[in-house]
Amino acid sequence: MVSDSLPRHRRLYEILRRHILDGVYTEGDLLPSENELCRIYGMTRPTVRQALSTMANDGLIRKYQGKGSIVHQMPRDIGILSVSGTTSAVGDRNLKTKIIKKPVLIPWPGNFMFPVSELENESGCIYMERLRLLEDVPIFYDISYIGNINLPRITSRQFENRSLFQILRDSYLVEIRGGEQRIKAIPANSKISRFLKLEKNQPVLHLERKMETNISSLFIYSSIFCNTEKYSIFGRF
Amino acid sequence: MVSDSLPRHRRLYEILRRHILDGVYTEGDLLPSENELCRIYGMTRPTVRQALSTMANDGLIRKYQGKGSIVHQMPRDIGILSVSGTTSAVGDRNLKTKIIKKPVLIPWPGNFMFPVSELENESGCIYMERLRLLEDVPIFYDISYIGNINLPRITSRQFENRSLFQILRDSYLVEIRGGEQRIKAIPANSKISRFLKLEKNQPVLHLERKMETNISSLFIYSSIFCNTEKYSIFGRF
DNA sequence: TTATTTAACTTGTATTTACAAGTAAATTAA
DNA sequence: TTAATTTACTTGTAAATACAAGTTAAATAA
Repeated sequence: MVSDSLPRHRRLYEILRRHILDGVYTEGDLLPSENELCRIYGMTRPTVRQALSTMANDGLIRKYQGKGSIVHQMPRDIGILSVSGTTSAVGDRNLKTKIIKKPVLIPWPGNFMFPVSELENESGCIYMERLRLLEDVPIFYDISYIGNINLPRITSRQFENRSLFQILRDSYLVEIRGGEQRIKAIPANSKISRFLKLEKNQPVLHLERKMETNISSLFIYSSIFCNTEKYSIFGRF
Repeated sequence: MVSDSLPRHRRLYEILRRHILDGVYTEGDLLPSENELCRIYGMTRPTVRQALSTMANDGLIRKYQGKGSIVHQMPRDIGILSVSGTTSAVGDRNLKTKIIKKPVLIPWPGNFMFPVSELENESGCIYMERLRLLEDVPIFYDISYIGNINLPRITSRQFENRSLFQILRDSYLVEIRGGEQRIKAIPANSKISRFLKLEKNQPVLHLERKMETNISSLFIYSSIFCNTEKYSIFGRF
């Protein structure tokens, strides 16, 4: 019997993640050893190891045999994209979301960037366009397509300054499990250049991503255009 | 006592990976169940599960509780970069590497893209430039910097049509453990446009990556310029 | 003092056992 | 025939245990 319904290794993961995000442990710090964590949180080593393994996978820590687990830097992320500034650290307050097109239910576009299933096709998709600004500079122009699977009233929700993923998680218990993406460098067309305040034909990063969720039939698709003049997309592998 | 020195879960991983690459299991196929794999390869379920967990992380399979592990698509990879063609599947034979500058030992460049440690700075770096072609079209222009840490005779090795990572693995037992990267879209300068056979100022994908290895002081840095007109960089997350 | 060895840590690998939870097909009851 | 239930799978979670292998610092010997 678990008190929380969440598995124990997952709960430890969330606790340690929170500690790192809150600065209890900062970059370079040695995490308590596996055996210590066992004692502190009252679980066995395999359980602790599973939590740490997930953390290492997410780039939160790095494990070293014989030494321990060391906290790794946590790049700031927008949605599930990370950006690293060429100037300095990016403050939370300087991060804004502007809705270009409010979410509406439309049929899937023809010749979509990813193949869509029968079920998805039948139920249409929720379409929206957003602009993400960092220090008032437009960085991402984000076009999202969400399968219309069991998401009541989503078109009337408030999306300003809240992460789409957070709303999906809080209101619909939807969690992103992973996904795939294609990355290209393309010249900005007139629409993109207008939104991202760039000259036409300036290089823009284009990401096409398909995200899988805990609901097996629900996928979230995004077409993202990034102005990478000042900031880079940051990733771990 | 292990016969091979490689851990059992790693060996199972390599076997299954090879099977998927060789087409024994293809996309959509159900892998043998964990218990079957236990029986077949004579190991216990945690060991098998560790192998499958790594495979799921690498995007080779996807696990479904109650169903099993399903083989996922295998994008072709160059080094540790994956490309997905907009046209068709990419054949093995159509993949070539051309050396632009043979590996030489030089001091680290000033104002390097990543901070370098004292030890790295003292021992200099091995510098090389390569061009990767897919179906005779130049796709990657790759500038590599390898810390000169315990890699005897590397400057005299044959790099044509062999992966740098494979040489490091086979000859020096160096394994890439992970890393970080920054991605940008930039206009091609005259040098890049010449190598990638593009017009000047055409958008090019620029990756700056730092790779960590099993040797704690050894890092491999790459500055990669990609022509993404025909192919995209493919990634999982 | 200095170099070597030892000991006490750390994570890595592996087995064994048990039950929970999700899926799908066979069985049963309507 | 059809719908509901059961059964037999699948993976997920979790504990207890043991030893291997790598790291670091303390103890020892030169």
